[in-house]
Amino acid sequence: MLDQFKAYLNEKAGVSAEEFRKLSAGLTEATVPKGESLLREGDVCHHAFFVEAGLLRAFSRDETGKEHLIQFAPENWFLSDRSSMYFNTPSDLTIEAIEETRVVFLDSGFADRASQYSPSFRKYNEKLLQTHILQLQKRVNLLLGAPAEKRYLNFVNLYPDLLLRAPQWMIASYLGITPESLSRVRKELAKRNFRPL
Amino acid sequence: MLDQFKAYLNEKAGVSAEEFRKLSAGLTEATVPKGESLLREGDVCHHAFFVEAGLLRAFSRDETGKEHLIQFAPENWFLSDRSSMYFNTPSDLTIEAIEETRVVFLDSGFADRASQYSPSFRKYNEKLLQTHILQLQKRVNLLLGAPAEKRYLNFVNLYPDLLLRAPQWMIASYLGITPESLSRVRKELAKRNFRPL
DNA sequence: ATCATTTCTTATCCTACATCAATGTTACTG
DNA sequence: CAGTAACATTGATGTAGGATAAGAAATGAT
Repeated sequence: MLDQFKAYLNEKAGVSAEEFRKLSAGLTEATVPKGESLLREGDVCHHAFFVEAGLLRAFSRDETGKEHLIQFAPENWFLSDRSSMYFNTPSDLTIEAIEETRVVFLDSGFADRASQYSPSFRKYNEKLLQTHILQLQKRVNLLLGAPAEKRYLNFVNLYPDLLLRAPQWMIASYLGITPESLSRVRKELAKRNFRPL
Repeated sequence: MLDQFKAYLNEKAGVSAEEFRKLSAGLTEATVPKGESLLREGDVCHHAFFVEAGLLRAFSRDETGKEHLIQFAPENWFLSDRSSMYFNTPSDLTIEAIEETRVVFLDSGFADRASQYSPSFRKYNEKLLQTHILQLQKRVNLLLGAPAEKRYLNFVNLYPDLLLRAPQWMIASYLGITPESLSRVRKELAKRNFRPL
């Protein structure tokens, strides 16, 4: 129960067993079957999710109904709609399990509470936030101008493991291209001696 | 001296005159002539800038040398490379004055110091951060899939005033299209009875 | 004013990627 | 192990937007 979360916070944030005992009070955990949603478009996001095992995705849908994959979250990642949580507004994201996934539910007050109990957590949480911004910034940069192939290569570097676990149409959606285009990019890369794996 | 900044913090963040006196200690102000840089690609970003009057832009350059406009900052906006500041790493952004601009320099420690002196500031600063993330998220969403025209319309809504002040090639760069394309989009919109202004 | 430079538009052609449609794969499932 | 459903590849064709080039208009320096 919460073992993975505890180990992660200890290793990454330096949260001691004692600190963890306090800050984890009241946290719940659940296993979400493949395909199930943790957050639905239009609902206010009341929790951040920590992935202990499995894989989540967050996506939005545009007017034409097309899905845009905003983020993947494999083991040891946090996922939520920060804006919806913070501003208490309906989310335009859906969060869904790509594989059966074990998650820890972190309610809105969690980060603040935990920050009080544990300075290490406070620091780490701050770092997560800054990293989040950094990632978004980089993504904007790529989307502004980089061609499909470059975006794909960047993705491969960033999430090598996801290549095998996420279906290609989702990866395509993350990159902002069609599955067909992704298939062609991959073919092209293969021809020019490129070995992922 | 710092009048604009003071008024802004009072109105938006509810920072009292007394609080402002304390938190503004040591802040400096400068007027940057049109075309001058406040931060150069490769340098570590040591300040956030508050724009009292004028207009700044932040942009990156890709391998091919093409500029990508990351953000505009007109009056009463903050601009900086958060990641470079936080992680103390060389920035890949350049920050430059589009018009002659009066800015307040906020050093790395400022936000934390000011947060201690003023709880209102602390709250407001947190809100700015969350808003920043929200904006980035929205931008990613647009860039993933929305065609040039829609991006432009979105821009017009978001920054109506900038339409007149920023040259079109910069706006094009912000949208991730060429100035020629932007020109086409505008022509098309004009034909279909669209009146900005 | 005048000339130069920068910005904006327009026109032509071209390329990357989308769309559509068919065919191949896997992988469940009864 | 057939039968279907989900996913991936392939091919043919369309199109938004890029590249290039040239002129118009604005801006600015002398």
